[in-house]
Amino acid sequence: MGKQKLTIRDIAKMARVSHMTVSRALNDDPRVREETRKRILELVNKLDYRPDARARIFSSKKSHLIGLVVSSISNPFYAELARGIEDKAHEQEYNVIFCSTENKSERTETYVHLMMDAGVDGFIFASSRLHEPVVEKLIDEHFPLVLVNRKLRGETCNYVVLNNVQGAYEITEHLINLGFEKIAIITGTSNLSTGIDRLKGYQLALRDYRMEFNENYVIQGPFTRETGYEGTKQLLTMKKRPEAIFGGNDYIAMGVIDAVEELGLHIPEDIALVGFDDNEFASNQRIRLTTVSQRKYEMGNMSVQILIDHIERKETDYTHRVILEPRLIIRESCGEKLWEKRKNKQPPGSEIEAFGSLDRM
Amino acid sequence: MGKQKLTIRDIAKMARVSHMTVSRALNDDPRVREETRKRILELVNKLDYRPDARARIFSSKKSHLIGLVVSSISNPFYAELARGIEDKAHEQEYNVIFCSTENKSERTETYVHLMMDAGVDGFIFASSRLHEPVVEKLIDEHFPLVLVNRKLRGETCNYVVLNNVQGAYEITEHLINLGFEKIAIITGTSNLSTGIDRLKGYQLALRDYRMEFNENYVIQGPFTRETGYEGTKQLLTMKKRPEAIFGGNDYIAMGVIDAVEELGLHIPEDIALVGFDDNEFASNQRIRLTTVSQRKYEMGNMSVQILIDHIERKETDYTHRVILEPRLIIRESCGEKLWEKRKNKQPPGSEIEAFGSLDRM
DNA sequence: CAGGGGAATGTTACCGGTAACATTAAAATA
DNA sequence: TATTTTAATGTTACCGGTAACATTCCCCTG
Repeated sequence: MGKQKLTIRDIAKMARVSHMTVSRALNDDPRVREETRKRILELVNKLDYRPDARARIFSSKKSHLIGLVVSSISNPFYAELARGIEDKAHEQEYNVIFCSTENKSERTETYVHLMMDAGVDGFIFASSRLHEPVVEKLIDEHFPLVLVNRKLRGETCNYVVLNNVQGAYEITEHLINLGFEKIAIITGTSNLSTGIDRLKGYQLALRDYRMEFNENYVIQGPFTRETGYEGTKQLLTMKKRPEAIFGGNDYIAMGVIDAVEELGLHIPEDIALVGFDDNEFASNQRIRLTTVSQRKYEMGNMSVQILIDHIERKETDYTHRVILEPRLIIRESCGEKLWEKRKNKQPPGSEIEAFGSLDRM
Repeated sequence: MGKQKLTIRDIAKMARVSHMTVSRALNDDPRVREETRKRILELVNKLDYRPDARARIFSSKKSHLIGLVVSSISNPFYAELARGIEDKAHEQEYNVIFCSTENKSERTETYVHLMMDAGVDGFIFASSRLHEPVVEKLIDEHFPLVLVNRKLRGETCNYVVLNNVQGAYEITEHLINLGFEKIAIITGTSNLSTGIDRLKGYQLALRDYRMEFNENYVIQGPFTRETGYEGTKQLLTMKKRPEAIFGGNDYIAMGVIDAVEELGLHIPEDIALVGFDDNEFASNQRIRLTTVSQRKYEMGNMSVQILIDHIERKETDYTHRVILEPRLIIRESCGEKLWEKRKNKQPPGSEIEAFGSLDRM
């Protein structure tokens, strides 16, 4: 059939102008006369001409493509982040290529190359490994990129992270303000900065409020439901049983619920509970969990914005650092309704050392 | 700096050959002498030359880019599907561009255009609307594409779907084989083909096993935890209380658990439960749910394979239809351990009308 | 009315690869 | 040895846009 794809020169011929005039008309160049433009656009519409994207990319040296590298797209954290990235990107006529590395370094390398081949204008990395040669190489070449929720050791780079110390501090403070004195924490392993930072925030809050820090009230393990379950069983068999539990993330908090219910106790009447992350199920459970929002969607938004700025301004340095402040999501798992305004302590002064161990992320 | 990006002609000059020889060497053309190739590749390595992706895409007319359109990336179903798609695509050196439409038609249109501009070689649509003008237009133009888990009314097109009727049939059969006679179903609204099909499978199984169909045992509502919760409360207050509940998806099954526990009953001792989907949390709960796998990851795999075939063979017709058979995931929520081999009925004949209402997907 | 200036449009080159055809040199054959 | 064949490499054009510079034409001004 006559499916011989139309080019800008075909249109030009039919409109009896040069191909440049057509190009200009299509790009809203103010130099073309209104009448000419109209004539051209009519033809373009009638023939349903669409400029060849590949040619355009090639000559303009811009793909409007962003590469997103996450460690696992099935992890709801990254899914939500991806949504934030994608929405913001599309808003500005950028497209997102993505891949998930499943935390394998060689996959990261393959994918980065694939994406370079696809011609991405920049990268967003939200995978979690510390030392990543490919990424470091990109940084050396000043290729536009942004790190989300992580930081490479020693490298200066654009990044967007959540202040985990602050978040843990505030949620602990929330418990303190409700009048709880025996507060336990069950949190993630000590080789993840998130775990470390949340524990740190918890400790700082206790310190600032001059509360006793009881080592037996700290339980660590992987960030899983199991950990919450086992940890809670352990805590609840202590003679000096805690009144409140801070689950290092919402999965752990789920495990806490399991154990508490199994022991025939109730949340929040018998024991208060907070989580961290604000996962979808945190609001969706019978027990509506008080937790800290990781603001994943916004992190996505911001990282894209930074990246696009970087790309379009052709900046050569990485100067954008965003530390998002956490946001408490107060629901009912601490008996907020029961205890409201029971006490409302003020911290006796002291500044928190927020965002302390960032460079271990 | 001398950061003047290297071209193939620069390499050529330094290797004292023509740029075509370099191009050939890089593309494993057997015509270049081994010695020459080595000399060129050494230079390429030393100078870290990478061919300009955009130029290559432009001249070869292939982007190796696949556009994936889902309705919501935060939905774990699509996340898992995306993973399947992505893995398979990368395996064959293809990249995936994605976007989620949040079920808005105008977004679909925008995104499809954006992706066309990015130069995708083909599309995978996993969004759920029935009538989508942009998609229909692509089909008219015989543009390579595959539909996943849906089918456009009246259009012939490549697709990959799960046999929901069969899945529901089998899981109902599972309950029947365990000896349950009063089996209720709580499932999704009747305007979703998945809901319809699962109900149909349930009915067919009852019919084939000559079991009574009790209308009061059918509860419909949105595919949410709420529906499961409310439905169960309703069911369990009936005088002729069901012994088993079939939750139309795992979210509904979660709600069933909530209600059952609230009433002080236990699963599976007092009531058996099955779900559908095999969501992550289905295995992760205290109550390990017996359910039906939607084989999301495999659906992703297959759809990519079909698409790439379509692209590379330059087929002009849509002839690939894949109907995946469901897979039962037997855990313990029906007391499988307790009841094993209690009875093991055989259906008294009759063929199931599998995959009945596909064209309403 | 010559010449300057700006608006509208045209010409040409170029981006960095690949494809098609051309050329050279060495090996095989007559 | 002349001639054909073939392997290895080279030349040129082209893909379909955009950028830079050139040209026309008309109007305005001194």
